Amino acid sequence: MHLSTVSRVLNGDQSLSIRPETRDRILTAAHRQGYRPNAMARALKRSRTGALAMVVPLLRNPIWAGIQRGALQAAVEGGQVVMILEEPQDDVRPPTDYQYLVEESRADGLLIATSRREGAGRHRGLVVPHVYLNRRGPQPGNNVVMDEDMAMRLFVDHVAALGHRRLGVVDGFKIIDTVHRRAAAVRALCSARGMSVTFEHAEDTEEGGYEAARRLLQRSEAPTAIGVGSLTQLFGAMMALRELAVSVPDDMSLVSFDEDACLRYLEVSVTSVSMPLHELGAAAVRALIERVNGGAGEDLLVSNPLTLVQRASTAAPRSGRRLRR
Amino acid sequence: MHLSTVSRVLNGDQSLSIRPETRDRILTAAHRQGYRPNAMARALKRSRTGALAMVVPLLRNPIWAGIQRGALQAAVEGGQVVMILEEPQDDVRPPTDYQYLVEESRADGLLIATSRREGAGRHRGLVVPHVYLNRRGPQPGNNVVMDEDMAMRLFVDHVAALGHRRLGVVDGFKIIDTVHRRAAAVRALCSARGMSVTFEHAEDTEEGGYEAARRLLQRSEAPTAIGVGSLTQLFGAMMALRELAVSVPDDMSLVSFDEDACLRYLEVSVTSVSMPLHELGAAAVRALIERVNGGAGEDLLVSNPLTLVQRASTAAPRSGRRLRR
DNA sequence: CTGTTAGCGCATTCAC
DNA sequence: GTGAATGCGCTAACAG
Repeated sequence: MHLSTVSRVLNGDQSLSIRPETRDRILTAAHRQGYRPNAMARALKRSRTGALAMVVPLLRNPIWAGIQRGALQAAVEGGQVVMILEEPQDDVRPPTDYQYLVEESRADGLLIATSRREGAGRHRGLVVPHVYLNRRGPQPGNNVVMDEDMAMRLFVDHVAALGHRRLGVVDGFKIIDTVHRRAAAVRALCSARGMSVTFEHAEDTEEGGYEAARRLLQRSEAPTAIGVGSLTQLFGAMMALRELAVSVPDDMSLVSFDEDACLRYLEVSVTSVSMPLHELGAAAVRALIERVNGGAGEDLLVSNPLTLVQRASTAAPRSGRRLRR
Repeated sequence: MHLSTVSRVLNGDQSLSIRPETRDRILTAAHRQGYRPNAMARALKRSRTGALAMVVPLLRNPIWAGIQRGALQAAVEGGQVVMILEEPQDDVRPPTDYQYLVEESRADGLLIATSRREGAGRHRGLVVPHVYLNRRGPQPGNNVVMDEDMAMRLFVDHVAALGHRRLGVVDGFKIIDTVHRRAAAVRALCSARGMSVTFEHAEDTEEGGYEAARRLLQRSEAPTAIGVGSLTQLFGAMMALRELAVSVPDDMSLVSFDEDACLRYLEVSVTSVSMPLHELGAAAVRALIERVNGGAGEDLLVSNPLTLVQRASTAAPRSGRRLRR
């Protein structure tokens, strides 16, 4: 009984008929000695590393926790290790800059979760197995995104049902793919319902949210309900409302497009749209594994579970003049 | 001119005297063909992967952004790749559960940033190169932590200078190493200054912060200044203050032990202690690289830059009865 | 100073 | 059904 037999047993080779006792002897011996197959050597032989690389923007945005967690879980189920690379926001690089990970065979495929849309023309496109996560890449076929359309529908329908007709949206710049899709969706929804909508795009920081909300509030025809693209911007927006003495929800309804536990604890607990972050991460990893295995690709739209978390920041628009305080 | 020569040129072998033109020819050819050394094969030969694994708790706490960023930068400078593994809070595992990464040679060493202190006795200790980051491991020699003592000194001195004598602290459970060290530091500082201090330990969630703050406020001799261990707990604590109509800073001074941009934008902008997160991450990676190279180890205390960010949530304790609102 | 060669640890093809 | 042999891509120790 020798080397190769051991290898086969350890890899669970089906076409191997071995005496169960021998099999057991091998397994227990391996376990007892704490045998670990060398991933490098195995990778070299199989030309598969068993690792996936995920590139995410280095953000404080809590959505990444949910996404990463889903991805991690799916990876474990698929027998893969995930390495996460965080890209500083002040040093944004094209996705091709991460191909080296596959080319050097440190990973089998790439999960690209950087948020910026590339100019579809100039971009050469990745030549290694990959999936764009929460954004679309230059070509169709490798994109796994959430149903921002549905999310915006929840937002618009909620405030419309309360009686609002003039909406405002504070969000990041349109170069961010999710922002782009959300804006298009809101525009279409409002137009279909005969509602008006005003967008203010700004940096995804507290300061950006603050400035954008101020601009929105100082318009001649200010909206009566505002959606805010991220938790970060929300903090800024709430300060703007406070400064201008606009009370929520009496003078203004407020909805966050990021769900987070802290929303319940703010000065006014904030209604939000909760996205399927966990499912997004998991779906992307599964899609990538499929591509690494040579499977073809289809774009994926993750829609479940997508819900509105109703809290205290939304109400009917003020009709009379009941000034609180 | 053959294979090994190429290898040597590409690895920048000094002891190689070659005609510059040949050298150039090799380099340009390699570049033109997009040659990438196969990291697996190289690792196999050198028995060094060039990768470090960092295990962090899957928290929304923004401190990890700073730490990871510092670590990443130091890693790039050291020619290493960092793979980040996130450990779900609901599935806490001992550090030894991650040794397989080194044993399978997926990584050369481990950065352990999970927060829980192990029972020093039972724990076998890691047998692979490693560094504990922002916490202490079972033995001295491999720990890189921040100067929580100094941080607490900034907090206590700040409120003491404002005239506070009764302090409160809302923090996580003492099984978290940083919490343990902070508590010890505050106790010593207060005792030395003849001040009293009350601790409330709770889950590191908004809910936990809320409950702990309530308990603190309902004591017969409530403190006049409170320090809060994390941003998450801070949200809860602020809700408790709001509900009990305790105004900040008039009735209560408030300090966060996490610094974050959003603090400036809260209903009352919150004073905080800013920790050297970036430096911590970088120092830990450098320390780990040293250990991977066989170097001995010393515990490291990262103290710079450590500052108090003064905002509007701290003031002298109320003496008279000036009730604002 | 440069070319040849041996193996890093494993999976797998082939004879047996 | 099982053992021996080959090579994944690279580096380093050798000999030339």
